[in-house]
Amino acid sequence: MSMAKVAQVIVNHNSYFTDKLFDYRIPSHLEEEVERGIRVLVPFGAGNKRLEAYVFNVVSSEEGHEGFKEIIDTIDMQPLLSEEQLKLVFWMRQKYLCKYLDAIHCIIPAGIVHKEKRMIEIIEKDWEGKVNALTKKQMDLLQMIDSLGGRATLEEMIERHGLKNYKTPLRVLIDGGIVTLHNEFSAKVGIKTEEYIVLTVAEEDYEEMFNSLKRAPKQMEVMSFLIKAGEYKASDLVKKLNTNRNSLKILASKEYIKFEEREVIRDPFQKREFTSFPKLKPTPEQQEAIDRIKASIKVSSTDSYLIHGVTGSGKTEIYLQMIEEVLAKGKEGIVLVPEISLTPQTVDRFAGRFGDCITVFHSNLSDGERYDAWRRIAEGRVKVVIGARSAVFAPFKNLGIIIMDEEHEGTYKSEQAPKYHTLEVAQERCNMNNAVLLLGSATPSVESYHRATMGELQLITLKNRATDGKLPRVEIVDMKQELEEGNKGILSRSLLEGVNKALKDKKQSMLFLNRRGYSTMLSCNACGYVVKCSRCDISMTYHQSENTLQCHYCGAVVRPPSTCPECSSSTIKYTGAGTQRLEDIIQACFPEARLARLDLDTTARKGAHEKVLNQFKRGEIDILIGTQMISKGLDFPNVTFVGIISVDATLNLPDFRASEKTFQLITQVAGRAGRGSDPGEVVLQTYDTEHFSILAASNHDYSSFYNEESMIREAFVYPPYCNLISIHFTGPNEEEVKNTASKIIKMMQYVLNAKGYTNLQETLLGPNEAVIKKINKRFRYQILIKDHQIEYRLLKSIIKYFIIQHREKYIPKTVAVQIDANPYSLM
DNA sequence: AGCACGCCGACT
DNA sequence: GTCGGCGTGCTC
Repeated sequence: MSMAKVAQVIVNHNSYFTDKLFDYRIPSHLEEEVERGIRVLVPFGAGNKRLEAYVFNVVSSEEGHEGFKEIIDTIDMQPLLSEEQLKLVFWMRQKYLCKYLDAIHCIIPAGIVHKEKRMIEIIEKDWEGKVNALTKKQMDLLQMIDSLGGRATLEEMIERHGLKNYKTPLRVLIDGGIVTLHNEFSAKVGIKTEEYIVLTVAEEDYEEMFNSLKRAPKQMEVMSFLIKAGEYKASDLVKKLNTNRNSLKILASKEYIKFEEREVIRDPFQKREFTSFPKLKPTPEQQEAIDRIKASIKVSSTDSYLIHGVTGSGKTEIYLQMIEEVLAKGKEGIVLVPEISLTPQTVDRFAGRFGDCITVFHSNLSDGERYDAWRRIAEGRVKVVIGARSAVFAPFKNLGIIIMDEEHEGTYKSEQAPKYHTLEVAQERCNMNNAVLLLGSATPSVESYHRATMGELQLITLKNRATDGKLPRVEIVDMKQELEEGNKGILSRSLLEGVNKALKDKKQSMLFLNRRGYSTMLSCNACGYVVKCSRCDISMTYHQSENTLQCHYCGAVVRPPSTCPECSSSTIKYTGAGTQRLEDIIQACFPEARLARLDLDTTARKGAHEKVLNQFKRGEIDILIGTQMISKGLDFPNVTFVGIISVDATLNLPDFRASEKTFQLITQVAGRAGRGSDPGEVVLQTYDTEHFSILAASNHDYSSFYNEESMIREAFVYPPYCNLISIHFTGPNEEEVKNTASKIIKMMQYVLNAKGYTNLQETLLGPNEAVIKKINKRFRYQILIKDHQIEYRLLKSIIKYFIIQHREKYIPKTVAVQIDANPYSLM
């Protein structure tokens, strides 16, 4: 028996079968270097493929380590994952039933991860002399390698040169000593560096130096320049003084100067100019909020606040002053926004106030940009991060506050594994760091508001707009009645009148329609046939500009049929309007008006979105038509009229959040009106004039919405009155998908019965067809689990047992399973 | 997930 | 003997 140091690591090999800690012996020469949080290189599997691994523990082992393999080398000098981040990995894995690696990949940006390549090299130079002994397959293989310079990666040969069926011939060649196969490792994204020249000669030696350089005018020139400049970028210096690298090298050899590699920061902010955004004098309401939260920051207490402030109440100014307070304490802050590209104004304000010490972080950054931003944060070179949900993982070491703007937004829930909710991660990080959590919304989520009523969040209410403006008046137009009175169009008379009045007053209007494209669908009048996507179970949307039908789920594009494919009748018609058609209609009604449209189709190009918003801001556009995109965070004082074409589609979604989403949508869109000195006017068209969400939103009455909705959630057992877990099964074979889901639910039933739970009708629901039954040729079935009567942790551990730990026994390979703890939507 | 390994059948 | 297909089992 001998003592040994053993590292417990997570290997970078993304599968459920390898999702556990592996033990590796630490060779004695690495004992000093291997510590928690660094990455190491380990041999893995039968082929001892070299893999990157994350060290989660270092332990002393008395026995049992004889069979362990040894760590090959270390990758990092310092821990890449801090103690907090290691804890967060465990927490996420537990909370979201995901793999260690899923959590790690959230925390460490893509691009920092190394990738291994398999390199084949010809070592028998005289292979052509052995041709007779080789088969055709082996010859082909050798020729391919030879044509690539005698050295090539297997990956390249497979991908670019169509290599296949190579295993047996390759093995023969290796065994025969003609080629070798080994693994090479290369960093995907390195740090970009630039070469600098730094002065090293001491001041008292200047005279001596200049004497020695009397006969070297070029070098003399360099030195006198550097004495003034101190240091300079090598390539620029060569250009500027019209010299060459050689004279620099000579100077370096004389130790008058030295070369230094400096890291280049690729900052996407660098190219943009920000006008400074001065501190505003808070209103009494704002001041009270500021004082309350400041008190928590002062004593570093883990307090959580929910600011419920009407649209335009100046939440951003509160955020800004809180960040200022945190910075003054020497701490760091994270500002989360739902979608960075949709909230340019918020970003500008933070950048305008805090300038250099702020950086943006979101998933649209290139690998290089993200890597740089991440390092700058980790090294403490920036103090504030503003970004979309991934920014919640910003690797600050001294976190003082996390601010979440528009806390209710669905984009805060990740749609890929791990399906984390940014709010839950933020709360966890604040708890670990004694940091303040600050949520803000004009329409808090039912969950958050419920937590506030339970005292888990401290509620701050802002009732007034900061600029003295009043909330807009909302007129509900009954579209049933409009039809009865002979108006068959999609626009009511009130709405047209509103636009007209704004135009006459030289004011601006915004029209909201939650559907892009031209028509919502193409259907047959004779037989009722609706054109659906052949890959997805969803009707296709007509796009007039390209005369195509498009599937908004898989992106499929087809030509619209001229006759019905079912009954050959030619009575095919387009029903329902999208933003494209709305644009046409409005232009026809107001030929003089300047229009712009903002939706996924018009903003596909980079920068297009900002361009339209800037034009609108400058008053070059009278009427802005758009989807969701125009509902958030925009502040244009000249907008007096907002028209909401319809919210009925959202209201009628088969989802427990439909009412909540509708309330939020109306409030947010309506909130764009009347933000300046002139009062705002909103027209809301609907067929469901009596719905409580619509009534409450039109009266700007959050609490009556909340009371009603919360009662319904309690009665039907939905969050916040239970935890939900949804499990999605998808696969190309419908029967197989359905049967797998049934089998899993029966197994769960069996286990729960054995534990004494018999009444499971309210707990295990399904399997049901998903609301959209087929997407991209894959059928979708769903199981829903509520923890109403049964402990959440027990349910989770059962799910984990069947779907993760013993997956291969219960789930066929063609069926994919997705687990979502507390899903945002059930669709 | 990869990957090795082993077994089998087809072909030369 | 060589080649390719396919099922199985393992990863410290």
